[in-house]
Amino acid sequence: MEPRDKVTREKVLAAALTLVEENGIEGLSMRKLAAAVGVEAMSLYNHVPNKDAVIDGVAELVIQRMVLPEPAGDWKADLRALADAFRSSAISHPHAARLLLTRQLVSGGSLAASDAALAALRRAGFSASEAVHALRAVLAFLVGTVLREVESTPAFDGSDLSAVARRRADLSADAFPSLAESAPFLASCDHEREYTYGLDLLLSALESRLNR
Amino acid sequence: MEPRDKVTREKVLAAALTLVEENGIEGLSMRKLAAAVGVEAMSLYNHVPNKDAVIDGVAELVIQRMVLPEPAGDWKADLRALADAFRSSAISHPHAARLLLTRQLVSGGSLAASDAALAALRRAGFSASEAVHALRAVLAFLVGTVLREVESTPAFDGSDLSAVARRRADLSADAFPSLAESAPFLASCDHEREYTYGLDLLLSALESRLNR
DNA sequence: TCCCAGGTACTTACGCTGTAAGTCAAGGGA
DNA sequence: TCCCTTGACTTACAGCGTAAGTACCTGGGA
Repeated sequence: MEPRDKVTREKVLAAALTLVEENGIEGLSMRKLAAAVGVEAMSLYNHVPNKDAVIDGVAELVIQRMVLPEPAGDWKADLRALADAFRSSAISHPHAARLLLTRQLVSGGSLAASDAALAALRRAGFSASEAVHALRAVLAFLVGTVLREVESTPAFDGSDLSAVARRRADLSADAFPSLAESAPFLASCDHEREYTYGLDLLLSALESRLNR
Repeated sequence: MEPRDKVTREKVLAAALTLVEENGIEGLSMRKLAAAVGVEAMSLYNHVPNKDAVIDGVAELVIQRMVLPEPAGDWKADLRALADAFRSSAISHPHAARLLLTRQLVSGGSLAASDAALAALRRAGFSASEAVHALRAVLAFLVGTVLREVESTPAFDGSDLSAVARRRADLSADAFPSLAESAPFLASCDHEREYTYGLDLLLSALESRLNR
């Protein structure tokens, strides 16, 4: 009855995910991962071809944990719900989300979400072709915003402050008047709000394109 | 007259950029970089604090090479020109662009571009506050699209083909009808066109928000 | 002229990385 | 019973970033 603690690919990936979330992507090494599953480094290679596969697996794990919302009929609300789901699952694993956003993976996990988004767009009345364009536009925005959001929480070392201070110094030398003018709004960033703003922009543009 | 070949921070960063473009980011090591400059690894530390600073420097180098377009009066055309300039300079250094897009850097190099974009938005009639939101939305989309574009050119190893084939297999099992329906349009991606489509979407939404 | 201070480059070394290669014990099918 | 697969182990190698110490060369003050 001791096969209970047998190493499996799933256990390796789960351990890798927690390791990444605790120590960042840099903190993931095959030796540390092996130690986390209670084994020597080289034993991992019985379950996983190499480190890159581990990283891909971690990224897929995050996607798979995304819970898809039930379609409600209103295509805009449905797209928004899908985007929300994507964003939430990314934000709940900020370090691993970097992987997901940075590498494009042809993972099976994201297929269901893409299908749901395309279904909503088709229901709205877009052609199969334009639905793809719309999906790609929304997805690009989504990746960009979420990336900014997860990157602006860099395990808070105090270096940010000096950087901001330096930026301010550059601004006060008003070679950049428009920048200086907007400085108070640039200084802080409410990610939730920026996300909503941009998504609204895209959805309303899609809607008016539909009525054209 | 032999100070001609003295090592400088600039030469180090320039060599790092070409190294990154030739071999990818993984191919950049302090030893190889030193060899490229004609020096031993540790000598680099006389000009650069550590490897991270080298990477930041490479990213800034790419931004600095971006040529800003002259403002022409039409705010939409101006924003489009700025976006084009950003995209072009990123695409011309695909590997280094990953760095630029992935890390958020408070570099001085991007200040001029941000200022120009904000100026165009202010000229259009946006408030200083909303101009920032608009800029962030466009920038998020820009980062997302360009990231997808530079990542889909992964020094062409043939593994892409098998991945696409696998995706097709998943599709034919029509658990995802909308996906299957759009499969022919998903199979290929004209990056230029997707970029234009999304940017048009955002700009038209901004315009109608302005007239509201 | 001499001398020396400072900066540049070099050498050595440490601990870490991913992984190729070979060994060995346990368990299940013939 | 034997054998053969499977998974874990050990050893080893080449490469990494960089801390620490050393040697040289060059320009300026005495």
